[in-house]
Amino acid sequence: MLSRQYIVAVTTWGLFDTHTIRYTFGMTDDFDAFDTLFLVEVEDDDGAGAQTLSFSRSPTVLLTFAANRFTRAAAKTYAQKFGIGAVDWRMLVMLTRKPGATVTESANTIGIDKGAISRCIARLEKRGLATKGELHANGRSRGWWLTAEGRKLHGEVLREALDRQRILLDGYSEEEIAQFTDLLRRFLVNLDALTEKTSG
Amino acid sequence: MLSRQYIVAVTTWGLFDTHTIRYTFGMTDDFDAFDTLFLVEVEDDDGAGAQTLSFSRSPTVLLTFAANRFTRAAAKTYAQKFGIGAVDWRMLVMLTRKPGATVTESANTIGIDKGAISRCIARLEKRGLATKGELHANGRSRGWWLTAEGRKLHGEVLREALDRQRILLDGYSEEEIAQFTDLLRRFLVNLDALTEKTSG
DNA sequence: GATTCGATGTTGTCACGTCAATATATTGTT
DNA sequence: AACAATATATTGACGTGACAACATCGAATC
Repeated sequence: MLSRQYIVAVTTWGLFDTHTIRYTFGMTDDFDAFDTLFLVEVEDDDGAGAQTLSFSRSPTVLLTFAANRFTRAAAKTYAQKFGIGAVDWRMLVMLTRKPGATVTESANTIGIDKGAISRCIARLEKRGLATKGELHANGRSRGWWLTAEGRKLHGEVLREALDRQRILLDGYSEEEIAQFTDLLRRFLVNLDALTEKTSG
Repeated sequence: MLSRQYIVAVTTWGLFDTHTIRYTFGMTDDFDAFDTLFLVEVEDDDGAGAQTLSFSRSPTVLLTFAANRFTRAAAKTYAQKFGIGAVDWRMLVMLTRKPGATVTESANTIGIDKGAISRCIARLEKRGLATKGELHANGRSRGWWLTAEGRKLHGEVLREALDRQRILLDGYSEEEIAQFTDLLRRFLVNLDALTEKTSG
């Protein structure tokens, strides 16, 4: 049966609290079996029952929670140790991966707004970490490259990033890491489908 | 061998582009075998080689990317359809799960700043979605409850959230979903260890 | 009983990402 | 040749979360 998969861990940060929560493996409302996997039944004060998202069993909830905490902690560390933000770091990786990338290319790849990239690259240039190339034939876009100093900083932050990732993946087998990336990649593909459906 | 796990998908949004990228399964720098799993070797313009984070193989990169896109898309939809933000929605879930929760409780559970929660709950009250209870014995904290209208909105958004999640988990078996949540939960536990180590 | 301390919530400030508007140059159209 | 359409980057306005400072109240200490 499925229920054994859903042992609830009680940790220090409260997401997995079990007070007043009973899990519903039977049907109470008109949710179907699939949706029921992610619901909890809660007992209202006046005895009325209600169903809502389970934090600990919904991948989307866990995903956003994990990513937020990870980004926040990383941003803090990078700011303290290297004086750069989370986007700056991703941009260093971007320009290492694709020297000569443009603003739009970077925005699409990193997945944040081109306005933010524009400001980010201006910061990097001001700090002497990146330099611009000649204008392209289209007269508007241009490539960007890391300077020697930019490459040096990239190397330093990379060490830190790998150290952090090593801690975060502690206890994961290589196979589990491969599963993790596979699951996340498929999630991203599905996200594409979702946004197309919504915006189209 | 591992390499078969790391087939690179080429999608529309460019994260998995393979131009100028060759994967390094051998050692070139002084990174150890574990770190090498997450690195790509890129060819610089002047022929010099450099290593950097692989977007498509690093769980942390994929995680933040997926979560950012998910949150953004969800926030947009919720704002358009229901006039609430992403945090408002989480707060609706919170107050359904734990009627009478306080600001600090909610902040810890949802994982965002108590200041943001304070403003969020003020918004909800102003819109008639939540009401406050009496002050607790400590004279500062108080519980918060959803109004009938708040519960109604919660139900509507829940349908939408489940619909979206169904699309996002399309193609996942039940076992894979359980694996996904398990991997994410362990990631969160490791995050606890990391932040304790850093801030302590 | 006065003072200190801890817990909780609120508010101000800052950083940053999103969206929309704008600027500018190229390409295509008539 | 003039004009419209397109692509790209920049800039301003806005919303929101993080962090810190502050306010407030009960409890503990002396």
